[in-house]
Amino acid sequence: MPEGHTVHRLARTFGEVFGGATVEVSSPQGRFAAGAALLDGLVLHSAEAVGKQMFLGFGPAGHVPTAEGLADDLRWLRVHLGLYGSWTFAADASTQVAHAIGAPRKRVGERETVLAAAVPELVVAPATDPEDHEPHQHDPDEDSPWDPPDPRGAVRVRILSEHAVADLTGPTACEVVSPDAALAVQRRLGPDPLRGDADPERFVAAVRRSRSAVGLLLMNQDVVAGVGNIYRAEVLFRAEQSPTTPGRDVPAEVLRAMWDDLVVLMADGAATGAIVTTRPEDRGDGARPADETAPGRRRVRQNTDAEPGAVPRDESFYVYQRDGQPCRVCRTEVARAAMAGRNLFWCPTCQRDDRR
DNA sequence: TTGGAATGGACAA
DNA sequence: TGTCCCTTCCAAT
Repeated sequence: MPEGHTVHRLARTFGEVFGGATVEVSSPQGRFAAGAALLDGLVLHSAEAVGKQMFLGFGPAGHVPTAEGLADDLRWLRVHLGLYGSWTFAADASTQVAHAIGAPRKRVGERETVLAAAVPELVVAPATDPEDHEPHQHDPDEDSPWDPPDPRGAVRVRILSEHAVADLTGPTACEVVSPDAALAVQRRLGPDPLRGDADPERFVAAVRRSRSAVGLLLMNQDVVAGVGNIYRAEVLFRAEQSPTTPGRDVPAEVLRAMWDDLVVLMADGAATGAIVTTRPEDRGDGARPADETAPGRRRVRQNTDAEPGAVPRDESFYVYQRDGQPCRVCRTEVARAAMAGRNLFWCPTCQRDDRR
């Protein structure tokens, strides 16, 4: 899934590519026809990410929103990608935009590729699926309007400007909401590590007053917004915390450190488009020497070259989907178990529950 | 061709 | 806790 970092990246992309532009909004699939009609012909004034939800603010041309954030004089499109939602972009030669952002697809390792119609050699991954990209031939000398590609699959919403198009498939939520409703959603959510206005103490307090397992609380969007199954597993490993420890038994200073870690990890994910939580010295096949396994390892920026795919996926995580493989730090087999219907991964040694 | 699984969540009991 | 929904992709038939 698109965890919070993906949604922030999307909001940024929408602001850059469609901000200030008059757009045609339609629903090729038909299920969102009524909502699309409410937005068609308006200007995209704002794109906000709150946890895993994205809000696109529309209004008339020339309008200046009264406030930062979810301004009360815009009409908002609320989108939650859920487990498989995805946005696919295409643009003319004047606009550079990531090809697709959203649910990961196994075979297409690099979902985010530059799709510039005038530079077809930049279009990546034809080897796996030549039908997937089909760049439109476009002669830069010719002054004809750009011709957007046909929608692929069940496209719930299409947003089309003069220079770019964005297609939404498979969202869990997609609706036009009032400013009040948008703000109500934001108020219900816990603090979002990727938002500058977030209050970490709300997170600490919410965990500390609960008897639920900390591994459950991290997935609860009312406790912390934007964390999903990967960040949950990885941040617990990096904090050397057992997922089953009741929230009230996790020391506040440990929770503050976990928050700070989430801020670093998720900002890195938002910048590069890929989740990488392994420290460079823990990558590769081998374990590192035993004397380096002490707690208190320094925190470093993860994706040092800031390039999506710079770290191969099989070296990106400590425990997520590594069950049965040796822990990168202590060589214990990584464990897996279902927790509230989702797979949980952890190292039984590094994340031992010391209370018993 | 079919059927799990996938980085999610709403709702019922 | 379980069930359902949204869509895509790939491994297993």
